[in-house]
Amino acid sequence: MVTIDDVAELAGLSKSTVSRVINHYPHVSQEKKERVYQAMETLGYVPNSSARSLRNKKTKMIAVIVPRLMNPFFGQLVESMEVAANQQGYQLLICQTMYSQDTELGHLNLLKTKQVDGIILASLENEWNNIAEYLSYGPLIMCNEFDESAEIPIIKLDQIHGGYIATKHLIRQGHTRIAYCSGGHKSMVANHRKIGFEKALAEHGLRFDESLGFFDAYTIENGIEVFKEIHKMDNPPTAVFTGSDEVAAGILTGAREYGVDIPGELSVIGFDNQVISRIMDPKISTVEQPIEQMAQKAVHVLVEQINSNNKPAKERYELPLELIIRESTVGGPLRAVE
Amino acid sequence: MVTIDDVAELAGLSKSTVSRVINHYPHVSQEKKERVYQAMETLGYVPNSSARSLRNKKTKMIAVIVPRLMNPFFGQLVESMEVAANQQGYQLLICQTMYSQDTELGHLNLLKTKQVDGIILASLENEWNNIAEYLSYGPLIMCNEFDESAEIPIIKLDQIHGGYIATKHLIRQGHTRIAYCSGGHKSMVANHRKIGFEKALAEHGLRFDESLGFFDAYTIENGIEVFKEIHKMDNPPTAVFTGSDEVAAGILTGAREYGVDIPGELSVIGFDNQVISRIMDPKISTVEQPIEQMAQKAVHVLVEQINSNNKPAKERYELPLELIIRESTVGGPLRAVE
DNA sequence: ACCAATTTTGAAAACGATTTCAATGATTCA
DNA sequence: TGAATCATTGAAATCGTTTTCAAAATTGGT
Repeated sequence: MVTIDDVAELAGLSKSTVSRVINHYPHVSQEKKERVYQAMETLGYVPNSSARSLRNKKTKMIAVIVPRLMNPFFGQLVESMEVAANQQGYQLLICQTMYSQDTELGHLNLLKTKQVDGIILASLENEWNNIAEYLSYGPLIMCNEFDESAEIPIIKLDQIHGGYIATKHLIRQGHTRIAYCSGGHKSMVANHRKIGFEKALAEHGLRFDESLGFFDAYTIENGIEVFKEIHKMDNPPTAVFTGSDEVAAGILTGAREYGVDIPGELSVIGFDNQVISRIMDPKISTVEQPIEQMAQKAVHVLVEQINSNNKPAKERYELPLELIIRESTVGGPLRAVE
Repeated sequence: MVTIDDVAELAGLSKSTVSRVINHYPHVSQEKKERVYQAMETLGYVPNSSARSLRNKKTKMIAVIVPRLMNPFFGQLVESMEVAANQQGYQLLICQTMYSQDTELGHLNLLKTKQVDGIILASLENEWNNIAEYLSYGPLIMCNEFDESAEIPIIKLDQIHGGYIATKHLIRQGHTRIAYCSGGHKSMVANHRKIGFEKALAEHGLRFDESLGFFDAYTIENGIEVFKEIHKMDNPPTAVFTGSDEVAAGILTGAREYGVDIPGELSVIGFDNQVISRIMDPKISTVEQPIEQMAQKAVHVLVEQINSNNKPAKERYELPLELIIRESTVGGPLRAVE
């Protein structure tokens, strides 16, 4: 392996000088600079990053913790983060919790062992007070998923508004009996959507029928299950609010199997504006989330935290959501209200 | 930051002994062992991994290079790789090329700078002879995408067979005029599928009509475009072979828009057995690829390479593909052959 | 031509671990 | 009991950088 000493020797200089050239220090004569570059070139020298990290106490790596990549929301989030991280000169390490608390804590150890300079939490399996202690080892920020009590930067979406506009739309179409699907009881994202959902109901003097709630729906398969449950109800809902386009797609798939027309007999709204929502038949109304923007902001904020020597910060960024009306919620049997 | 010296001091021992305890060396008395553990515990000591990497010349990190994560095939591949890597005590760094040659070369520099112990190439933007030189800095292996001339381990799928069985199935349904879609001219995966495709045709005395070839189809949008092209042909095909379920889904979407019945007027077969193939209407016939198995094997082989001190190896592993018949290719207007 | 200020350089000390080497202490065996 | 073996420990070197410190070389002003 060719080291800085080899370069120094070939160039006939000390390694201090070589190091200075590499790091673009001022006060190096043009002549020596060129001799160093020449030597590096002929030797094919590249600095060893472990040595650099050790000395600089910076690894130029960050990690992102997500539940799993197959979930297209997180796939997209991580894709955008990787690009943003590279642009800022960082490598992105990917950590999946697979919904396990222990795995999550295991990943947080990357901070302790100084394998990464900071971590983006896009998933939250453990209580915040079990995570907070890791803060003393390096910066943590939250992205998408969050816990208000955490005194760290949070980049999130306005989920309350998201739940609200989606529900409002259903109500405007004349629905009064609306089912609610979401993924995860402890997710604050899901909680906030529910708040928006109920806010919209309340504005129209409606109350949520608890028997229409489904709180463990993540996948297409779950969506199919949900449809089956709904289908056998005596007094079924006329619309269903879902927490993801996949679940919505599952409901459509279930409905097709049972010959139930959507939106004719049941309206369905998704969440995320994933490609799938555009190609299902009928096309799924949904709520668009600015994932790329959120990912970029998160990387940016984390890098800032890293460079500010982990100076405590607790900024909050909230990005807007947008309703996208397609076919799965319009032209149903109910007349539009207002 | 608490270092091994702090532990040594508190335990009243030398750091050599502490190191030996950490690394489970034999010949450390039970008593000192306990004193060390005690000290580590009270100080909350965790070894610094940059220091370790520097000394051991091993980072316990590997990288995987993919085009992009949004592509569900690669999303699934990376998901499985991350899990497998963790199980083997490695962290997975994700590198997207975004189809850029320069970006790919940039990622390969991770090996030069010793940021990773090895790299899995699941994407190949550059010619192999431009990549080969990196081999002197650490192990490289290919997974899925490949170049036969590369003298490194290759874990791939039997794409020739995949192309063959899919086409054979279409021919059995009575099709003789079959369009062919794939992503990427230089991809050997695509090439092999084409070979299988033509082999099946040849077996039935059919020849491929070059005007029915589409070679830049990756996404749903591309699929829609392909459908439009086909739709305005004077002598359109009665079936289309696609290189991915997304493209197949795009064709279905295009067909729906134009009121063309599938499989009634056009049969479509996908590739991958992604969820989307199960929920489109009609459900898409496809070829199942054992992605998880391939991912695990790849990680395994790479780790082996790393531990064998990069001893040259050029094993080839070929995993089988399986035809999955659903609705998009059966019950078409043509009578089944044989 | 001389002094002060400023560039430019190199030797040596970090960074935090692991490993070699040699020394000590304990044990075995005759 | 003495020699030989083996288990146990610590001092110091090492991995490949960056940075501090001080010395040497240059510049500028008079």
